[in-house]
Amino acid sequence: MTYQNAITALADPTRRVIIDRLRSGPLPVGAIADGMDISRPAVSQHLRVLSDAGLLTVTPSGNRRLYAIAPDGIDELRKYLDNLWDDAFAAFARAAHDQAKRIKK
Amino acid sequence: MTYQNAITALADPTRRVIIDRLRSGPLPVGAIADGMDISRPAVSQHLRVLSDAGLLTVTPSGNRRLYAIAPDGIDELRKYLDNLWDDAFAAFARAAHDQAKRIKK
DNA sequence: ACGAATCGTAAGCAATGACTTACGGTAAGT
DNA sequence: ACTTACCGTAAGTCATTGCTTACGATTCGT
Repeated sequence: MTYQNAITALADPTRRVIIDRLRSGPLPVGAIADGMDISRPAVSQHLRVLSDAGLLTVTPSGNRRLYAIAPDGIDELRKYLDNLWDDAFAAFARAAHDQAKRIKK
Repeated sequence: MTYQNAITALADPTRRVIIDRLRSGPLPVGAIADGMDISRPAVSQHLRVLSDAGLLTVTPSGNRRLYAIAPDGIDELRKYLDNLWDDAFAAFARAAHDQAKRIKK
């Protein structure tokens, strides 16, 4: 149910840049927006989307707000793709097998 | 480089429905569109996007065109997420460790 | 050979979404 | 206290995109 929001959130290139900036650890909004070619409010809006999707956690620290990647949110998406890959590979193997049998005849 | 197109393609709910229909094996366009609440050309356009993203393979079979999920395309996305999850978890563990040390003091 | 079936593409339209500027609210520094 | 720094939200604009209808091309059936 929640992996759908996650994949929608990660579909945006700008949001993937934000995620990349958080790979090494939590950062406040200003540090995330710094060096990016969009305004800080725009970054805030993206952070909101990512948080709602369960991909980020927020911990207010005095004046600032620290955003960090939520491993659980990523994991939801991983499970979906793992499941999809299993089915896809099984279908692929079955199709290959059927075709081999058809050629043999 | 190609996982970006893949995640963009999978972001659309309708395209995920199409993918789901192909989980059990290849299907022609008509069979995919059948029972869906959008027109067949719309399905064709989605199939185009999914194919361009490397998530589907097409094998013309006489009159029809069979679409099937490409496990390799799914795998690209899996690798990206696996990598992301590793980094996220490492950052998470590091942050937790730092905080524990801060409390201990 | 002719009509029906299967499918892709083009053009046009409506809805979604990403961005900007402007503003308000809270915490930190002096 | 007063100013500065940090951040979220609202309103409005513009580009993107998903849909429909219309059309053309290829293949199957008779």
